[in-house]
Order: sequence, then C-alpha cells, then structure tokens
Amino acid sequence: MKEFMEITKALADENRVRTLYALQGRELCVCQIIEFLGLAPSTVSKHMAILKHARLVETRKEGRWIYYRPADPETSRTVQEAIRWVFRSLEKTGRYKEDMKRLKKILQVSPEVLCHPK
Amino acid sequence: MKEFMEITKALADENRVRTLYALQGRELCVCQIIEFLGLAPSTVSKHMAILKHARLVETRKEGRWIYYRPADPETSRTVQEAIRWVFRSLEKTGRYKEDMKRLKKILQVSPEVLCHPK
DNA sequence: GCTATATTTCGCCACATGACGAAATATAAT
DNA sequence: ATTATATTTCGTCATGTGGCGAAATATAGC
Repeated sequence: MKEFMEITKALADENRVRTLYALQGRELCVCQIIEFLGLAPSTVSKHMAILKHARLVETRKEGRWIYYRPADPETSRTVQEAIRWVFRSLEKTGRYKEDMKRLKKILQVSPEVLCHPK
Repeated sequence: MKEFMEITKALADENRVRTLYALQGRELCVCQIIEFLGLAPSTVSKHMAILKHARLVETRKEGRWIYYRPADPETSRTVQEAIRWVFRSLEKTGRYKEDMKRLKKILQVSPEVLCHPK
C-alpha cells in the first residue's frame, strides 16, 4: 500500500507525468529534462527523485551526466501498469503532442551542446 | 490532460484509494464510508466530492441517504483503467484484506441502524 | 591540484491539502 | 410546523508540496 501510494503521489503532479511520458522509448539526461520542463535544475532534480523513489524511473550515470529512463519491465506489475496507463490516457491529447514536438527539437541538439550553452 | 490530473490527484490520498476499493462490487451510503474511514463526516464528504469530480465514483440519492458507487463502465477508458489498476495493485495487500474484514462487519449493520446509533 | 560543469541538497517561501467543528441544507418523521 | 437526521459547505488550522536560489557534491579537463 505504501509503495502504491508513492506511485499515485508521484503521478499527482503534471510536470512529473509529462516527464514520464517524455521518457517513453528513450533516455533523457537531466539537462534535457530541465529544458523540456523549463524549470530550475533544483526543482527538476526533486521531481526526478520522487519519480525514482516511486520506482517509475531508473538512472544511469555516464561521466557527469545522469540519464533517466522508465522503469525496466522486470519491475513491479503495478509500476508497469501505471506507466502504460499514463501513456495510453494521454498520447492522444493536445498537450502530449505539443510536448513531443518540443522534445524532438530538444533532442536535435546533443546533450553536450545543450548543457554548455556558450 | 486536466481530466487525467484530476484522477491522479484524487488517487494521491490513501483514504480516497481505500474508499475506492471498498466500493468495488457494491454501493455504500456516506454514513458507511464515515464508519469505514473513521473520519469526520465533513472530511469524508470532501473526499467523496474529489472522487466524484474526478468521475471515479457516481451517486444515487435515496431519501436523505446518498449512495456512492464506482463509475459506470460507460465512463472514460482512463477512469475504468484507473479503477482496475487500483484494485489489481492492492487486492493482495494486508491493508486491503483488513479493510475488507472491517467493511464486512460494517455491512452487517444496516445503514438505518448505523446512522441512528442510539 | 585547480577550474568548469552537471546534478543534488538545503533553506526558504507561497500555496495546496487534509483534518476538524460549526453552521447550512435537505429530507423524513412526528 | 417543528424536530431529528444525513450530508454538505464554510472557516480555520497544521502540515505537505512545488517552486526558487545558494551551497554542496561529483566528475572532467586543464
């Protein structure tokens, strides 16, 4: 129950949900998520910690970059169903489509360039 | 998206989730839910308003009693999948089983007696 | 080792939320 | 009509949450 409530609380914020669907089928570095959400790094970090604590996402560290990806399929059924539910419920919405358009543009810029904006 | 977020926010409270699974396969009068949750009537009323606003539950008025039931199957797919997800995720948990035991006792007392405890 | 960069942690603030009791509303019973 | 009962609405309070910037941490490159 506690585990389940951590998932529902993690899903109870729009920016976290948007991040979750942005991660479908790809990995994103924190700086890309910062760009995607348009929030301060500290805020994004907190959001990601909540998603990770709920086991909805996992991380991979590569140098000074940290990549987030959705939970692996071997994780709990509850988590997998949650992710699928989010995606299926929102993939047809306008917000999702706009977000995917913006994400594509962000992905065209490599993380290196995105993170060193000089 | 807004509709979806109302559902996730509604599910982000343990008492509302417990109420939702308590309603699986039955109708409950508010006074029964009050008894089930052990909260003040005003608090329960607010919780139910949130669940109703998210379209997770529906109501039926019978005299001075108001009965709550889960959303009818014709409602949105998102709602139906949410309800199924909650139930499938929790039906095996200890909390759920305890709650069902308590609920059975509450159901043995008819609403009339429960609401007029004299 | 020093500097730069990516991310997290901490401290703070504004606002949302869950709890209650009191008051309001609606219906039933006398 | 008056009273009793079921539920909701309102006002209030304590706590939780999302946002930020500053400071801390970790790694890469010089």
